[in-house]
Amino acid sequence: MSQTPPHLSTTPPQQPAVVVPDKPALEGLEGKWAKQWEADQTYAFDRSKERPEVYSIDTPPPTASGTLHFGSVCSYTQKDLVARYQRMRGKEVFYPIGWDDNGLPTERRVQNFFGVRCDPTVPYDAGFTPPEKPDPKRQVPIGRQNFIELCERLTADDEVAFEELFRQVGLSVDWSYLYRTIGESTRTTSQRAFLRNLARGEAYQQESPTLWDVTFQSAVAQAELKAKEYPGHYYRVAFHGPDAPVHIETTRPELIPAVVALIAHPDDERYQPLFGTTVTSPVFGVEIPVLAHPAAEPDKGAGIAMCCTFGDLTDVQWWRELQLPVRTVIRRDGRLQADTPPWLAATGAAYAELAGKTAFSAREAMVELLRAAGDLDGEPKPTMRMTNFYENGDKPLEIVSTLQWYIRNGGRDEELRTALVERGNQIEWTPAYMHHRYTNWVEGLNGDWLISRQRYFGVPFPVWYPLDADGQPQHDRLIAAAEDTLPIDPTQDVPPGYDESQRGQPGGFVADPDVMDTWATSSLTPQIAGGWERDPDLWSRVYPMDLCSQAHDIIRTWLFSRVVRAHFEDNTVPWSHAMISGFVLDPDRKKMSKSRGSVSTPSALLAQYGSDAIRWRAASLRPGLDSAFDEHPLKIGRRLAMKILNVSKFVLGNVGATRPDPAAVTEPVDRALLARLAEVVQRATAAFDAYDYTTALEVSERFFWEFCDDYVELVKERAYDDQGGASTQSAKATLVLALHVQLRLLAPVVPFVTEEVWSWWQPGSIHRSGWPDPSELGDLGGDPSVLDAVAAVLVGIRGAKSAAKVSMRHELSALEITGTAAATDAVRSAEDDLMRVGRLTAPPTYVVAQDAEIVVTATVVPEA
RNA sequence: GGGCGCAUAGCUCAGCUGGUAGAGCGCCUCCCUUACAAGGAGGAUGUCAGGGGUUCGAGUCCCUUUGCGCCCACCA
Repeated sequence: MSQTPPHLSTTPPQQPAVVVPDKPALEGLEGKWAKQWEADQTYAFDRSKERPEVYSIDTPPPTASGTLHFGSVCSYTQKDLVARYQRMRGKEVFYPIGWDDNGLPTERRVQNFFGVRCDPTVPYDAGFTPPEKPDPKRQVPIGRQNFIELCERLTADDEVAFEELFRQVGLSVDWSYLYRTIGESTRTTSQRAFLRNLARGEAYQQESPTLWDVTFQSAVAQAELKAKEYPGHYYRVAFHGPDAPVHIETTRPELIPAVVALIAHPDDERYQPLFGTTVTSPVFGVEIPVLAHPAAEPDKGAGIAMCCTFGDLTDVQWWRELQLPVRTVIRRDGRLQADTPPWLAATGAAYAELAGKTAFSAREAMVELLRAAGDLDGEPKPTMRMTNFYENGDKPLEIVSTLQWYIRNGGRDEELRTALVERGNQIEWTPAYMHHRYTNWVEGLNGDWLISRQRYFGVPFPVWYPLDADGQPQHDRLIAAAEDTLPIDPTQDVPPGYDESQRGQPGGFVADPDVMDTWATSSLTPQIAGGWERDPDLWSRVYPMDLCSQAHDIIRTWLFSRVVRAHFEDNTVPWSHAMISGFVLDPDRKKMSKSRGSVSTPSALLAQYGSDAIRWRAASLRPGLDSAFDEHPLKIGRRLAMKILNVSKFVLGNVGATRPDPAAVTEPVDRALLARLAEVVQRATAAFDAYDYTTALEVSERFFWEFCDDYVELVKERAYDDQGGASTQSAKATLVLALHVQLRLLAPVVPFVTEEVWSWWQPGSIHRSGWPDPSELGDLGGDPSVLDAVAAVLVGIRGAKSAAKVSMRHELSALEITGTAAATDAVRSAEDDLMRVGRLTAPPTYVVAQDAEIVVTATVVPEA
């Protein structure tokens, strides 16, 4: 409110000719303006601006292989509202976007789309073409490089479609900063950040029990877990003690060959006599200890548990804390080992019945073995148990001991955890309560962040391992790539001091075979988009960023992981503000799923209602709150867009050559309108500043409808009047000034229709014009309550005609207005307008009363 | 079990630091007014989930009960 906006400079710009189309329409505006904005580089980031002048936004890179549903469109639109507002406020907005194209979702889509699967042992086939008719049951094994090429090909196609959709929605991103998470610059950033973490000891490699998805044959991270109910049975099984059998209950009898101990609570008197003794396992006859540990729960199952390596995370805890041996029977593909394990060699011949079977089949076989041995006590009892799944997987996770890369995240370190909780406190959250989710998650971490995946389409770890004389990799002597050689692919590139012929040879080297999880890369989106270490000049102008905006489901993943990375790399939070959007749910309030049909296909809705209507809907959804999908509001949004078009046509068609000059506004009711509008500008600005775009829209839109329904109706005749003189000029100036301001108030929400109207009479883009300031409306001392009084009379006149069931053009022979002195004076000041709009044949009469309420009594001229 | 959110008109929701309930939709009635018929005007509609407390006064603050939803934990 301090600076004079450019359009109010002391020498007003010449009014350009006003060109109002005869039949303005919403159809085609998206294509027209998307093209024009691209041609004009309307949203291009001016990188000559310094950090304080810049507003930078970190946007979630959508998974290009995925489906963008209506909720995503709303969420992206909500960021765009803020971007457009800040841009109009005079900030230079840095608003890049990228595609998340690596990772499991892409690989899975490629597998299904082309009917292939990656087998790294298959050599590269330069002339490979995927099968004509993909058969999901018989996926063709192809080499790693062929597989990656197919990933590249499919994501490139998907990304074209995404970009088109985002342009159609009107996201004001600067497309020249587009990045891909598999792109070269991203790989460099990702590998560089990893090497920095490694050098500082924040990244480390460790062999340990890991949650493992047997379908994708990859480790998964805690943040990607989804606990689901899974049907199973309790089996009561007898272990053989020296005197009597010890019964345990298990849902996973197939793990009995992997049992390493029986464990009960130290205070459990039933089992205290057994602590320190041994029992032998049923069927296999392996001798195992009975031990005490407080994590055992006396009232769960039989109160004594069998600890296997590994059935669940409690097993891992016991294994670690009681220093038990590792007896692995489940392989990475989810099947039991083919060979009889050494600890079963003497007495475990029955293992042959289980060898090579899936966990499910092995369970059935094991139950038969137990039954035959008489060690199954009673019949299995059906149960639903909670089991961890990979969030996109459909088989329960196993736990296998593997060598993996981790980044410290406080899961094993109280001090770091506290520091990361504190980072959350440094972020301003919208809505505020989303902060709890962050804190809750960080405080509940139980391990470091597992970033390696045993997959193919991703950023490789930039490290190799020397091979010893036996050809075994020496993981403790890893060779890290030099930063200036990045990006590298260790399976293609050779470490310094070696040549390609030594790959895989004793005394030579071998590549780290894994790729980073996609979150390990997307945790660096501020660095990737902002030019960290690649473009220090850009970096200095945009980082730390202002806004992170995303849905609440990825607070624990994307949001948290970026905080971790920025904490380590830059000792800061990556952005000052986090705006968290809700979900758009199915009409029955269930989470939207692709299988539920196409009720909410964004492109169909965009085509039917227009982008502005969809954006209007998005702008009416408050941050953080979920909403059920409803098509009806889209019609309302469209109606607003139509109204803007029509009222603008009306105003500009008649008064368009009038300058938006407050000095010409002389009539009290006109001044009242501008005073009310100044209040609206103030409130909308305050709301937007607080990231409350719904309130900003609400106050602006409410005023807009009152402007259309009451004010325009009231003054249209005066504005038309060729002989009107100063009062006509006052109406014209008010109309044009109010439109000029209102279009800009609504521009962030409905950018297409406001730009269209702007183009009829103003130079340049409305989206680069200034956000309205109350000072533009002149400080004319207008009294907004005049408007209320006049509107009340207008409603009274209409009500009388409506009650009399006559047309609004029907004449009134008498009108009595009762109200306070101030109210009647206000009405008197607009008497001419009211007489014309109400078709009064005689001036109204006034009754001054104490009651604040205005009462209108109208006499309708009887029908002839 | 831990954390968080929600409960206001038939529906979707707004009600900020307490002052006696609002909007849009839907519904009913009317109007083809020269910006707008995918329009316009007018109208009806609520024990603000239950209970208790603070206060002159509570939808709003405190306690509590109930119901719904989300996040996390729960795998013997």
